[in-house]
Amino acid sequence: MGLAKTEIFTDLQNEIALFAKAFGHPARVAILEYLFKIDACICGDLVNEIGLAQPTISQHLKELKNLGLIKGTVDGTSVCYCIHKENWTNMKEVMSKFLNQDLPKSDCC
Amino acid sequence: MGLAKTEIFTDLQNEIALFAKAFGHPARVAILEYLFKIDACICGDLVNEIGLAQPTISQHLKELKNLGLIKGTVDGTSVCYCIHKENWTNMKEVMSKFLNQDLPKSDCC
DNA sequence: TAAGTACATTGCAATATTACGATTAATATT
DNA sequence: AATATTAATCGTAATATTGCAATGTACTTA
Repeated sequence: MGLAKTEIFTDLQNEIALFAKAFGHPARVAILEYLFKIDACICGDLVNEIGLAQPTISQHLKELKNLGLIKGTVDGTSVCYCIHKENWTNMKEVMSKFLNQDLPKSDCC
Repeated sequence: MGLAKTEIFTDLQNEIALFAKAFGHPARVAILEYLFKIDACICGDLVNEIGLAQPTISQHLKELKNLGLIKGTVDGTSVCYCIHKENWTNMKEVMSKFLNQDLPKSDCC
């Protein structure tokens, strides 16, 4: 059905899944890494940096923006993008808790 | 096209995306959380625990197993699943590096 | 050996995702 | 105003994902 039955999971489980999905495509990983590397706003550039067509990049940016992980401000004809620090920190908190759960001591399998 | 152009990204970017995709569905998040919570192997049970049909769970388990995040050993008619500790730790390393990149100091946007 | 149990696989329908050409919208420049 | 630039949106094709009924497989027990 291609449609996740979100209603049977907890809010936290759904939240983790949503964040993870944002990282579930290498283009979005690349975009985010570039924003980190540049250590500033990016106005334009991303289409040249990543090797995908402009509408494709725009779509990926939209997803990241909708999730709140980046923000974009208009600057003339171009748009400047950067990491949304506060939201990124919150996301990191959620994901880290999930990733850092205590491994079972027993070596059953 | 529904098909990521993996060839234009680095191995690491693709690896991050693959791991993230595994967590990109709440059912798989729930399965993993349960395996952590139980702190032991799970033989059966998962279909009752998560509210999805048996083939659906089986499919999600397969994906997690293919990625190496869990392992399953046959035990009579049932199969015992548990976290693959070593691989989980490796995955955590990769994901943590991505999540913990230094936030830009400048507040440009 | 027959029936039961537990899980995997197959096949399929519904929906989502990815990618991009074409177009549009908004601002800049001449 | 006319043109250029930049990025968003629309439309569409190709592929992927999710979910489950039906079926298959392997082991257990009566």
